Amino acid sequence: MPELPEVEAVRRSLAPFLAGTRIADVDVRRPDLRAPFPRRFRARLTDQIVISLTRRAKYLLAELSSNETLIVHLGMSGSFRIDAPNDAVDTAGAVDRHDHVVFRLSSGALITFNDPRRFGLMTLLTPAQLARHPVLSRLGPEPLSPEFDAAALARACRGRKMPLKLALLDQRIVAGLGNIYASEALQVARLSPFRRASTIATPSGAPRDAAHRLTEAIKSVLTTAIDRTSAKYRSRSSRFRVYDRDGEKCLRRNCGGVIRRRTQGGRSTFYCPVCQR
DNA sequence: ATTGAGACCTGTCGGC
DNA sequence: TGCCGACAGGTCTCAA
Repeated sequence: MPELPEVEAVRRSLAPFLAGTRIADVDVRRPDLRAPFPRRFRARLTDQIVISLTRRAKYLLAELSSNETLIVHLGMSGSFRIDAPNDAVDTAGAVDRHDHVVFRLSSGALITFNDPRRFGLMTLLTPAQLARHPVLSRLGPEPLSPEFDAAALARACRGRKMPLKLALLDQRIVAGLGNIYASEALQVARLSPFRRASTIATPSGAPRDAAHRLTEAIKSVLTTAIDRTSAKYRSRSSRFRVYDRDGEKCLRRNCGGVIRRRTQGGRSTFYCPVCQR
């Protein structure tokens, strides 16, 4: 499920339990998620100290004392559950059908990875593998970093014929947006999801006004979502301006449009046909 | 090189 | 109640 804000919320909830803590043991309850676990997965994790837990795009990165990095992607349905050391013994570590990996920490805490759809990913990379990783090394800028600005976005969209919304979902252009916040950012920026990505840049790749609006919209939508998102990112209720609001009135003042839903790249796009051009 | 379609896997929801 | 199709917040691969 998670996009950048939800992954960031997961990171913040896990970091206090993981940072500086030793992994006493790992229970790997199946051979794979989206991809097989790496060889000697359990052995390479056991007795490692977690130096830090960071996030890049929608990936969590746990730096280990061995110098390897544990990479975790939550896919569509991945989540972590924390059983603190003082939790009741009879509930701590209770196993659900979709509990795939259980980390037992030296503190006594249990961190359980649950993922019904198994689109998630867990792997271990050496520093060299991390630097040359075909996906991670090609990720676009973090949308909340200073490097992500209108110039960078326009440059990345220059000459792109794909619809703007699909460009926002391309993690090489900007890293961490998913289907919800791509739609949301386009609404805030008053831009149509269907216009070609190239139209936010001049032919030479300089930012047009649309690129400025879109960059600011992406930053504000994500920042707001992070502030609001807790470890439970389940509720899809009325926090959105267009997402899942098919048929409802556009929230923009004096717009009067009705939110519509259309399929792009096999996924639902929500937008206001009146104010998004 | 870029773009779109289909695949991966399970759960849930609405309609009949 | 049961069955069936549509859909779900993400990537990856393949082929045009």
